[in-house]
Amino acid sequence: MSSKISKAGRTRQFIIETTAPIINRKGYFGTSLSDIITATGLTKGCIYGNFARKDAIISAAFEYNLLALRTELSKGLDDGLTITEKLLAYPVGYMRYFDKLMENGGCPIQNTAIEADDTNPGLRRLVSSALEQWKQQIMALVASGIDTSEFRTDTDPEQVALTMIATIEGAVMLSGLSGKRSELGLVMDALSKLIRNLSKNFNPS
Amino acid sequence: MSSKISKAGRTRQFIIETTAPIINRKGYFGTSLSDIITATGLTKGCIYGNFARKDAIISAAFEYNLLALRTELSKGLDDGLTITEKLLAYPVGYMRYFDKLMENGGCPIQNTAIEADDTNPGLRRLVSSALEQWKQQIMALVASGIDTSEFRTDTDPEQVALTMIATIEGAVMLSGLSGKRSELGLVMDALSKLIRNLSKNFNPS
DNA sequence: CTATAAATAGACCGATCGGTCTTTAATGCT
DNA sequence: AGCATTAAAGACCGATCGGTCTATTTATAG
Repeated sequence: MSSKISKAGRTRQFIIETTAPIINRKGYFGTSLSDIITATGLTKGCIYGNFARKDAIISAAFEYNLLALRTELSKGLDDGLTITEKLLAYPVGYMRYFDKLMENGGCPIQNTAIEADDTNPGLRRLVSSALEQWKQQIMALVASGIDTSEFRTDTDPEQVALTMIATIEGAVMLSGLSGKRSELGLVMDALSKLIRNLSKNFNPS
Repeated sequence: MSSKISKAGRTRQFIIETTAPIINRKGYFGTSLSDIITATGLTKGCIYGNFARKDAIISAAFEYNLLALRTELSKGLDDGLTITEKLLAYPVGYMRYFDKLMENGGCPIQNTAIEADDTNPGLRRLVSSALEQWKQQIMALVASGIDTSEFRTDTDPEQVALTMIATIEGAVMLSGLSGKRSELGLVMDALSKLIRNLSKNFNPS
């Protein structure tokens, strides 16, 4: 046995990796079987030998894109000493990953959230769960920042988490549409300021 | 002549109004001709008698949804006496319009921005233009706020405009997916605070 | 090397896609 | 009322959709 992974397993992975950017770009309805066939150079029989339905390919591609995004973002998370620095890893990470993201059709979270919300319950659950986990992750960070007195006690972890995610996703959308990286930069700067203002030694109005 | 608008004009409008929520919900690829036929109760011949291509219906529906959104948001804009109050009309307006927006499949700007950016150049131009106009509108408000010394002179109009739009659109996405109106509320509160902090009598860190 | 199982190829299916065209019905003008 | 025009109906078109099934090839175990 030359490999631990079966031939089918490798083909399956090949299909996912090859089609993930296409599916992210063209969407669920926009990507046809023939798109997948053309991109992979495989045949219909082979595709359906590895995936039961088109849905399964789409879901797998989303999870692949999501994993890539998470992997990239988690890079900066551990570097920060303070909670403030850890939170800053998100805007910084999105700035760093932006070009790659655009090459592959944008942020998979928002692409999927917006297309699947009214049409594909399974995919909707996947992206809902991803966003919820992200939210909880930020909330935990903020809560610990309050505990260690790095942040003011009147800080609302949920509000901070949602505002961060909303701002990032909104900015990626704007910047993706206009093609101007600078727009993402401006908004991420504003967000970074907001994060730094969570510190105790800051007195609002 | 019983009406200034021809029969065809009224039918055309009927098609747009009837299909606009569906198109906003299911998207460009997701909405088929038969969806449109079923929703309107009309026939294919009638549809194509009033629109040259499917694209034309989609574009018209987007512009219809966009007009409705703008009309709703412009309500609060004139009420504000200060620039701060005028800017606050955006988060307030989105809160007020949120339920209606969700009934009709979400915010047409983000729905269209995300689906059309890689697939439909014509639609992409429409939504790009809409976002650019919104941005310019906010920038003009902020600039005048700086002129009248309501805002600090180091305020960046473009940064404020982009951050506001990004935050609002991101929050609508999150809230639309989770179905929790409260999430939009939390983020809009944070945004309102940010807007109020543009005033001169505020000294950061 | 051979037998068996797994993976791929591709013809084929009915349904539906967006779009056209001719016929029929409704409307508007005098 | 009657005629000209415009709008709507729906049969029809080729292409493509997602999906199935069988034949063939390829990989693997003994």
